[in-house]
Amino acid sequence: MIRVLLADDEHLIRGAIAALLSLEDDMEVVAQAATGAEALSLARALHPDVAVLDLQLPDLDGVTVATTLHAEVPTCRTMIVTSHGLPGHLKRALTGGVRGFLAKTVAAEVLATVVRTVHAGGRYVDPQLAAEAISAGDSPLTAREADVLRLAGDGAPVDEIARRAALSPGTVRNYLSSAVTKTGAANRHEAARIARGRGWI
Amino acid sequence: MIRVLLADDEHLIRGAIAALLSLEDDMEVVAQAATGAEALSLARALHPDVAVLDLQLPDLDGVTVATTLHAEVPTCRTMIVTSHGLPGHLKRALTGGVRGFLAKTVAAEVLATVVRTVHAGGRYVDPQLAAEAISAGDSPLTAREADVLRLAGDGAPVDEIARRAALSPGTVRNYLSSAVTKTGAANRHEAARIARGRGWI
DNA sequence: CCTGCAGTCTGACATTTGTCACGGGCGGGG
DNA sequence: CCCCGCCCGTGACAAATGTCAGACTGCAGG
Repeated sequence: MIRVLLADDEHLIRGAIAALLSLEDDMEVVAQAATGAEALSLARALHPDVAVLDLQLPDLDGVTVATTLHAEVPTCRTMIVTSHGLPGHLKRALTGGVRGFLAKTVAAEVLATVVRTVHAGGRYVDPQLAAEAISAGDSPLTAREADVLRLAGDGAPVDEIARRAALSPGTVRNYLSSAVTKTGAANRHEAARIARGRGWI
Repeated sequence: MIRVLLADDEHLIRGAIAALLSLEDDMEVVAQAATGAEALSLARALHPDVAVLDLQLPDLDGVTVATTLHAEVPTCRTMIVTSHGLPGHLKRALTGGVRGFLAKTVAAEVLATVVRTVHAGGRYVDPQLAAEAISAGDSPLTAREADVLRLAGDGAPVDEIARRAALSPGTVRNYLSSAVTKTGAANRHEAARIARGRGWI
């Protein structure tokens, strides 16, 4: 019997996936979490065999949870399920010890199969996401550029960003300009969109 | 037996919800669609009792599908399920004949209950979404302002917007300025985010 | 009729932004 | 050591953007 922990912030989805997995007779959902913190404490208490984590959770993101889990509860294999395929996260996930990574667009039957594969010590990465990750390549942004671009993401003016990053406005503009060039965008807002789409911020 | 049509672009979620509903012994999922067009043609062919539609579909959005369905297949009750509660869509949905509207954050058990309620001719709107819709109020944007703001949404420069809306750049700036004031934003990008969040564009 | 009002549109002006050139400090490899 | 890349800053210029006053339309009410 494979003991599964499920983490997803959307209650309905979580319940639906639990129902789906419960149809398989070699696995049972032993815990459900709505947040990253909750997932961690449940995993510590119950030592499930496999943790199925949504990429976006209200507090920590799925990859962070997986990395922590990998260190603290090594018997628990982790896998990530996501709506939006973000190549950057895939890479982070794999280096963090995640063994399965798939998009929510895959057929329902695949999920149970992957849970079994992961439980048996195998790995599975959605081929399409893998292809995107490879073609997208690594982030060309430096740490600072990524920081500033992240802050620019919600449309804040330069002064605001400068204050929040504790930088001079001129420096902020330089970083943004550099980020815009590297992403091939026309302005910082588009650059932020592109970088987000690639998982660079 | 309640015959249900399910539309959601994410295959895994669709399958999971189908599994969930199939656990109820008074309902069966007779069709699954990944796009709005597919949902429409399946509904025309099969005349399901209830259509459960995701708000965001690749082609048409869920509300549009529901409105069409309401006109063409009046025996089919419709309900919307959504990840992001957008007050504007709720209003559009209700005037379009949708009888159920709920967020994916609700508990799994609620879904089946609402399907039954809707099938019986009742209505159900997620209380939280309803509250948000009321507090958010109507869109203060004029038709033109909304158009322009929509075009500005993906970070296009003013000239681009002007060409696409067949307006002078000056006029575009004026509309944007007005929209920025009305949304209380600091610039058009933030205004676009706010308006999108409220379902105004 | 004409007054007021809301929506649409435009051009002129001030501010913000993107871009470029430049300089100094810090740390890791060749 | 010396070079290179990253970090942080300045100043100046050009382009994009935000803001304002105002003109024209159609429409509702006195």
